[in-house]
Amino acid sequence: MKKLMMSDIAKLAKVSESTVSKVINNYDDIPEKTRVKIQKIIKANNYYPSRSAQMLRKGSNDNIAFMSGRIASHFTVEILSAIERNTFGTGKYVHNIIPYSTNYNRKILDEIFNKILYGREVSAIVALAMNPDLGILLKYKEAKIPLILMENFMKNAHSVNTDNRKGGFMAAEYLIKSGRKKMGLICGGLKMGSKYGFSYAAAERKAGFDEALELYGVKRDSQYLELVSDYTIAEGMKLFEKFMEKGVKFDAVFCASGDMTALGVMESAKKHGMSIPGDLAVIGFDDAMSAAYLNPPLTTVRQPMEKLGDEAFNVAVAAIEGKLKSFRHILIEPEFIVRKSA
Amino acid sequence: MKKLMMSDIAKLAKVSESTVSKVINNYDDIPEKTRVKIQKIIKANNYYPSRSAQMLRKGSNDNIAFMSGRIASHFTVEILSAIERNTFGTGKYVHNIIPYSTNYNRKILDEIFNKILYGREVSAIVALAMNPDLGILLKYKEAKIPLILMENFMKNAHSVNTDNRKGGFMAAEYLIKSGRKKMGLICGGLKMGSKYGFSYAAAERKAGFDEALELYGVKRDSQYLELVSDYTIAEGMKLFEKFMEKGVKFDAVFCASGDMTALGVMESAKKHGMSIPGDLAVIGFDDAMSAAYLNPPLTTVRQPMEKLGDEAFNVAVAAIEGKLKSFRHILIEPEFIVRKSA
DNA sequence: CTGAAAGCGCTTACAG
DNA sequence: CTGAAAGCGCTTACAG
Repeated sequence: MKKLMMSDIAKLAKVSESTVSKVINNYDDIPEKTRVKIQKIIKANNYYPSRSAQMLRKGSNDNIAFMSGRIASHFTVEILSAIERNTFGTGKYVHNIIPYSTNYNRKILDEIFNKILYGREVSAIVALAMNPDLGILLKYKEAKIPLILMENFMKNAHSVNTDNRKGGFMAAEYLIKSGRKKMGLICGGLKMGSKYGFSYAAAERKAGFDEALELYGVKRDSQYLELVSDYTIAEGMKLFEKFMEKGVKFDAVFCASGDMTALGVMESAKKHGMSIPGDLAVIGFDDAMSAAYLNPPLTTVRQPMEKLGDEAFNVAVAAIEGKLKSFRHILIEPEFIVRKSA
Repeated sequence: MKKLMMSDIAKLAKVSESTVSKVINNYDDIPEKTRVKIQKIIKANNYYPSRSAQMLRKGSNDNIAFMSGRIASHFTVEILSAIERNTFGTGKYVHNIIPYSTNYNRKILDEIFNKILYGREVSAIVALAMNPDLGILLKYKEAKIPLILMENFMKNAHSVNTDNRKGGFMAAEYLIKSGRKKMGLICGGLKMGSKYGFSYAAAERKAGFDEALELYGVKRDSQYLELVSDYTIAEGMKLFEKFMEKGVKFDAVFCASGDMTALGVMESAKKHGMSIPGDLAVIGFDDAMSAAYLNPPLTTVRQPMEKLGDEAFNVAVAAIEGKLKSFRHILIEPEFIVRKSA
């Protein structure tokens, strides 16, 4: 089976390659009759133009890079599939989504950013919870490759986020209003270059949380904060143990680091004979698929994943099409979901 | 910022483009000194060869297509990340993984298979729970584009599967040995073209399940089977309601359709005042991340996702490299995980 | 409305 | 060991 080429189609249709190309690219100076004839021949022979030839010649492409630390995270998947949903929505799935994962490795992150920037294989890049340095941002700006940050905010790039600060505020306010007095907070890294790295989302959630405590005059224990190095169940268990070791007696823990860590905290607390929410209220973040079915069902701050994905896609496409004059920063309202754990 | 080209590197290094190209492609007739010099210049100038030009000229590429009904499924993600893990493992992340999703639409499936086959943008394709017809398989064989089926088996393609039959057998055997008498079975579609479609995995799991019942002389109720049209919690709830409406009193249900449906069954049963596993034993399939933390923790047949992903990747790479004389069919042992729900 | 020609940025025989 | 030349399969001014 030899691959069919445009020249074959041209021969079959008794026209030039130029004309075939114009049909494929929807030029409007081809008469209906010719167009239909050529389209039929293309269809009948299963001809698909070589994308590499097109890309090379046009100097452009329809690829969107999706970059994250690990493809398998709950969040990643939701976003990926939202982008995908929109790709179907546009009628044709013209946009190839190429997932890149950094394996949480700074060197790989830099390498990928460079590869995409200088390799020019992609016309936009959506980066989840990535902290590129300002130099990279400026280079992307100069190269006119739109960069859409998620779970991060920088002035010189687009961004799409849940209103994390508000989410943190909601959690604290709810705990305060339900009479909790002594609260623990578990969240992602707060400082660039530290062992835990820096998560914009974590910083915002903590800020909102602290803000509420201050507003309502609730004192923070000096030991109230633990940082995760990982967003897993095991990490939640480990950090709760740490609280126990330190001897602090909390009556509530807000896991700004997500539902998985909240689940870990609950499991660990139960092992210590604590009842939830009786002895300890636990609030998560995200509203992961299983959150409603845990024991007890998890009270959490819901991130509207579909909306986040939709917006990321929309911003990417608008930016590719040159419709964005300045950087867009989109903030999506979180939703507080009360279940049984708090 | 103009994109750097090979000719620029050649000029800087005072050699020809041929030589630069040979360095990039690891030809062994370039003396160490020249090679190092050129590599330095490439690095220093952030030069990345145009992949579209390479692909066009070489007539080959490093892309692996990953096709599934929906990117966001638990299974999909595990496989994707396993492939990704392996990509990192190979030292260089040379393989681009391009996810395609069919949206569970037959027309899109055919379109994507054709696009990949005739468009030649991909050097192997991993297809999850897809039922291409024989014609497509033969065309892929002829075109020498390796096709690796997962959750499916066909003689004329490679395949990587959990031993689903054994999984079904294990579940039934466990239920029988723990004294259950009347068992329900929930699984995916068993017939091509039917409302529920055909799932090879479902058929195998059912076969193994039935086999065990027969072996131990346990009678099947005429109403024991329900098919899912969806692998969700809601679907599990719906089907359990159906069992209730039909008035069949089971003391066990095996959800061959996965842990999510099992969760739905448990929730629904609890609403009817049944205790689990007292009144009803429930067994799932997959061992999803949250399975261990449900209420009660779910007894399930674990699919070793990492192994499945690893094998899929290995087969794809071996096939691309022409190392496979015949079609490989890999079967991975499932693992029966006893928790509290059965 | 249609076609001939140039060229996108590489790789690969081939000659030396 | 190195370079000149051809060509991968398209698209796009341009001429007619």
